[in-house]
Amino acid sequence: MENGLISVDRWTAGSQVYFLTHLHSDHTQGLTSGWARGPLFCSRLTAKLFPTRFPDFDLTLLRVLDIGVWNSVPLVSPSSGSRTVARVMAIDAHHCPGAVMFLFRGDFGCLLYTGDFRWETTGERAKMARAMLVNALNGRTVDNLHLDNTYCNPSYDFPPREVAAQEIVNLIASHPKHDVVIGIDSLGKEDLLLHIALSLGIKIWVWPERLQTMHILGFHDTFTTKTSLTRVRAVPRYSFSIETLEALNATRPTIGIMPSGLPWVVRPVKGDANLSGSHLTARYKKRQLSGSSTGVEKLHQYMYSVLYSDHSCFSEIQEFMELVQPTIVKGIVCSSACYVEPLYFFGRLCGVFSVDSHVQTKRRSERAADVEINKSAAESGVEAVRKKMRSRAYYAAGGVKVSRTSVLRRLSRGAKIMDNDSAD
DNA sequence: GCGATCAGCT
DNA sequence: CACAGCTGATCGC
Repeated sequence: MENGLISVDRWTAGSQVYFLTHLHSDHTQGLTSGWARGPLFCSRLTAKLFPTRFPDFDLTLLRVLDIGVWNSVPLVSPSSGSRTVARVMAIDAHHCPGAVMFLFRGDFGCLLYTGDFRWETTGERAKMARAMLVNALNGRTVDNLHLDNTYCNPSYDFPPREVAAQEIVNLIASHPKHDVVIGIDSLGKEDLLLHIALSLGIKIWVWPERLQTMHILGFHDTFTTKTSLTRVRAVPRYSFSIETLEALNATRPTIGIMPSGLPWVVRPVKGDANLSGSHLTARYKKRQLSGSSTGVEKLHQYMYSVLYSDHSCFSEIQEFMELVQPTIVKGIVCSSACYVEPLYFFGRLCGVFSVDSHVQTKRRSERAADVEINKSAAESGVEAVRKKMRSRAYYAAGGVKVSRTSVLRRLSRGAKIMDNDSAD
């Protein structure tokens, strides 16, 4: 199969143009400061943040795409030499600063690559992104969808980030004498920290590199690297464990907060005979939907987990699927905890079932794609899917290639298996 | 010695 | 089992 002319979040040779959805490292694997394979399209904010990740990168290779505007990308077919033009629009993915999805139109039809995204139904930004996508689609549907399927399972249900953020504010306010540490990554969760700072009228400590990032993002007063100025500190998540929290409590009363779409549990450290040590492990746990239930869970004497996610929950993915009505869909996350081929749940919304995927066989580094824009290849891809769809075994499996054990595992976790499992 | 890749861990 | 990301070992240059 001919290499795609366009790569999204993929940095191997063979494409004429490259697109980056956002700067999280699992989307930049293979991208280095010395990279020079061709023009790299990204959002304005991602371009601004670029030097923080790739200090010596040749910035003249960057092509900024403004949000919500169609751009033309001229391409030359490597086989025939004929010229063609693809059009592309960047749309706010509401995932982390600079994150966008890319909507492509061309000979190959209409292709949407979501990157990582959060499709909330409330809030101004979410409504704007929705309106922008609806406007760009202009009544048409998406032929080919590459979907952030991180939480593509009905088991995953969490509130909008505004709600989760307020719960975190309440939690901090109910511990007025405590220091607070919050685990974050190198990009993302800024809105949460701003909400905390604004609501409580305080500054928030961050580590020096993170302060630089905050300044690039335009937050000049809220964050500080002076510990004496605040009791709330945002720390790198990897440096943050029950043990560090216990050590901190030897000096000052301190609580820890883990914002995440995955609930956490506390586990003893392997090989620790004394069982004194412990660490955090993400694990799916069925939550009670009682009225008193919130996204806040006390994991430990000092540690709280809060369901705050920069990825869409299941119902949001469902909303999104109903809007774009893709003909073909492929998950970009191939090894999440509960990987399910997206059409396992959404098959009835789509014209064709999913192209074959690598269920639970690929690592997360595979979250990227050559976008196949060769027309005949795209058509033969559709034909291949249709052919596969005609096979009895495929229908019998409900359109999903998963092992029996994996189905049982999902059942044992309480996931709802929809009743079109064997029918239709 | 340096970058790329991977194992291991959180 | 891990949202995303760190550290350290190893390998080829």
